[in-house]
Amino acid sequence: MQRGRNVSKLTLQKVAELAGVSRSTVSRVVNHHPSVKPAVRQRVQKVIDETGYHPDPAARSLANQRSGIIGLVIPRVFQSLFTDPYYPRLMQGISQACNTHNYILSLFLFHTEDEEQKLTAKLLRQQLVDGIILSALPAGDPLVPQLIGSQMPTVMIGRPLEAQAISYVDVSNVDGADEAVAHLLKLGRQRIATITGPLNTTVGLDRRQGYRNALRNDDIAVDEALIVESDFTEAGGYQAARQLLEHRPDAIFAASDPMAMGALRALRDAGRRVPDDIAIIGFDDLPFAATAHPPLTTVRQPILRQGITAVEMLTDLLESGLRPTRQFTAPTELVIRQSCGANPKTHVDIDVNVRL
Amino acid sequence: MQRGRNVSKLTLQKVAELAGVSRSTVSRVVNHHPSVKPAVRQRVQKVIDETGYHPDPAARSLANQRSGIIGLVIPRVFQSLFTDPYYPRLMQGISQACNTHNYILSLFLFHTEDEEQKLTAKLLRQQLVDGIILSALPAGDPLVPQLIGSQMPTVMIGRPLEAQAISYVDVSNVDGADEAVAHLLKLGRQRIATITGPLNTTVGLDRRQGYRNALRNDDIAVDEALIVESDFTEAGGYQAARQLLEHRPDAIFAASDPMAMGALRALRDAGRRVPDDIAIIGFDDLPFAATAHPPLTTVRQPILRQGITAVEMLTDLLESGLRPTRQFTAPTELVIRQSCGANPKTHVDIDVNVRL
DNA sequence: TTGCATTTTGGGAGCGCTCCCAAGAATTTT
DNA sequence: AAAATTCTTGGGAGCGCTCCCAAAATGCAA
Repeated sequence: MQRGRNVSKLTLQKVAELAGVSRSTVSRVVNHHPSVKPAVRQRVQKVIDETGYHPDPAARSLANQRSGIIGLVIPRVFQSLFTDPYYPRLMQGISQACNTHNYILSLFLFHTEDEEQKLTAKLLRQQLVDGIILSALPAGDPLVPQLIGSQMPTVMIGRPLEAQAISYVDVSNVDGADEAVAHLLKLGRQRIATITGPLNTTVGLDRRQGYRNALRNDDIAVDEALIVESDFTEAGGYQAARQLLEHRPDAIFAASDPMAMGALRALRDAGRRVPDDIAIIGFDDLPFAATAHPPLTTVRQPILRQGITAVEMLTDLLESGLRPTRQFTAPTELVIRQSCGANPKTHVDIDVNVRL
Repeated sequence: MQRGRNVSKLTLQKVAELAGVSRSTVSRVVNHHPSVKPAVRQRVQKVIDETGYHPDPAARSLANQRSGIIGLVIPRVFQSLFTDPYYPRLMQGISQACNTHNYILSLFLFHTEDEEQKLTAKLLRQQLVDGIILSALPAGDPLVPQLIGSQMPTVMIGRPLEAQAISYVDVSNVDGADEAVAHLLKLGRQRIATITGPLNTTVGLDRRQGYRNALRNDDIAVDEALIVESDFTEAGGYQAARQLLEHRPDAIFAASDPMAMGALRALRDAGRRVPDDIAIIGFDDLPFAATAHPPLTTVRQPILRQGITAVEMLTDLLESGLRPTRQFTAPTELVIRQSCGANPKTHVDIDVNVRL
C-alpha cells in the first residue's frame, strides 16, 4: 500500500551505523553543530554524501517545533490583480530568497470567504508555517489584528492601513507619485488628473497623496473632478480615463501601469494623441510599460527586491526571536519614456530585463 | 525561547481527556473513521469545535508518512515567462483545487542550476511533498526521467516531449493552431506566416504542426521563410515579426498572445495596418488580448481548468495508489476579435472575466 | 439467561528527529 | 604523572500523531 517504499528508508540511525557513530553525532553534523571532531565530521559527511541522505522534514518539524515553511498569503480581494505581472515578480523574489535561506514557500490564495476562514484558522495555529508574508490588505480586514494576536511572525508587503505593531516592506509611494506629477508640472502641464487605486488601501491613498503634494508644492489648487478612484486594472483605467476626459485634463497620472494602459486605450479610442494632447505617467514599471505605444513613462518600484527583503526580515525574525517590528521603505525611480512628452527623441528602451 | 508558546499546546491527548475518551477515539473522529458511536462522536466533536483543535501537521506527517503537500515545480527555463499572466492563472486554478482537496500548495521555482540540483534531490526524497505538478519542460531535461525513476507521483502541465509513462494535462494545441490558420485562409489570406514557440517544447512544436496541417489541408506549400522560431515573449514576437516583414506575409499566426502583441508592435512601428495589411492571430486569450489595439483574435485555452484538472489527477493518484498514467487534453476555442480582419464591426468585448 | 459474533474503545509501539544529560576521551594544569 | 578541566560522544526521552491488536461493550440468537 505504501507507494514507492521499496528501499527501506534512510534514517539518521542508518547513516550513524554506516559511519560507525551515534545518531546524535550524525545529527550534529547535519546541523553544523560545532562540537564534532573534524575527522569524525568528515567521515560522517562522506557517508551522507554517498548515500544522499536528507533528514525527514516531518520528523524534524515534530522534534523542533518548526516547519521550515513560509506562507505567502494573498487575500481574495487581490485575486483580480493576480493576473498582472506584479505578483509573479514578487513571488519570484520571495521564492528566490526562500531558497537561499532554506525555507519552503507555500502559497495561500483565498478563493471564497469560507476558505478564508478555514485556512486562516489553520494558519494561525502556529504549526503549519513558521511565518507569514502577507500581501497588502484593504481597510478593516480582520486578518492583521488576528495575526498580531496570534503571535505569528509576519511581514507585510505594503504598509498596513491602520498603523500596527507589524513589520512591513513598503515603497515610497508618496514620493514616487510626487516626483511623477512634479515632472508633468515641470513639462508645463496645467490640468493634471489622476486615476487612483482603491482608496481603502495604503497604496491607493499614498499615491494620491503624492499627487496632492506635487500640486501643493506648485501652489496649484486640487480640482477634485480630476481625481477618479479606480481599481488598479486595465479595464478600471479605461473607465476612469473616459470619465476624466469630460474635464479636459492635459495629463494623467495613473497609480498603476495597467491603469495607465487602460487610459492609453481610452484616449486612443477618443482620438486623443499621447503625449501631444495628453501626457500619461504610470506606476510600477511592469515589463509591458517599455513596449507600450507610446512607451510609458512610469515610476519604477523594485518589486523583486521587495520580495527578497520581506523574506529576509521574516527569517531574521524567526531566527532571532520576536524583537521590535521593523519597517523598510524602498525608493522608487521615475523612468522617463515617451508617454509624458519629455523625451520625444529617444527610442524604445529594450533593457526590459535589467530591472531589479 | 519558544516563540508564542504561552498556552500549552492543544494535543489529541488533551482533547481526549476533555471529552472523557481515549486518544484513539479522538483520532478516529478527526479522521472520520466510521467505527465511533454517534453519541461519542458528537461529544468529541463538540470539544474539538469549542477548543478549536487542529491536529499538528508535522506529527501527522511523521506518523502516516505523507506531508499533505503538493509541489508546483517551475523550472528555470520558464522563469522569463513567469511575468506573463499564464502562470498566475494556472496557479490560481491549482491553488483552488488544492484548497478543495485539502492539500497545501508549495511553490518551487528554480533560479540557478545549483538550486535546481539541490532542490530536485530534496523533492525526490519523497517526504517533502506527496506529489508534484510539473510545468512543461524543454527537450532533454533530466527532471522527467528522474521523477519517473523516483516513483514520485507527478502530473505534468503539457505533454512531455518524449512520450513517457507519465500523466499529463494538455490542450489541443495542434487543432487550436489549425483552426486559427484555417480561419485566416478562409478569410482569403495567402501568405500566412507563423511565429512559433521554442521548438524544443511540445507547445512550440504542436502549434507549428497545427499551422502546417491547416496549410496542407488547403494544399498550400509551406514556405519555410514564413516560419520563425521565437520564445513566447513580447520582445521575441517583436523581433520575429520584423524578420518576417521582409517576406511580405499578409497574416501572422503567433503561438502566444505576448508574441502576438510584439508582432503588433513591430507592424505598427513598420507602418503596417492590422488587420488591413496584415492579419494577426494569437494563442492563449490572456486578459490583455481583449483590450489590445486592435483587439486580438486568439485561441483560447482553459488555463484555470487545466490547473484544476492537474490537481485532481494528482490527488486521485495519491489517494488510490499508482495506477496507469492518465492523460487529459482540453479543447481550445477560437475567439474572433478584430486583429484577424473577420469582424470589423464588433466592438471590444469586455467580458474579460467570463473566461474559465 | 447464556454464549457467541460484532462493534466500539483503549493503549502500546513506532514514525525519525532534536535536545539534554551524563559518560568517556582528550587536553591542560599543577 | 595525576588531577582538573574541557571537548566529544552516546543514549534516553519526547515531539503528537496513526496504526494495530486486544479488551470491553454491545447486540443477537438460542
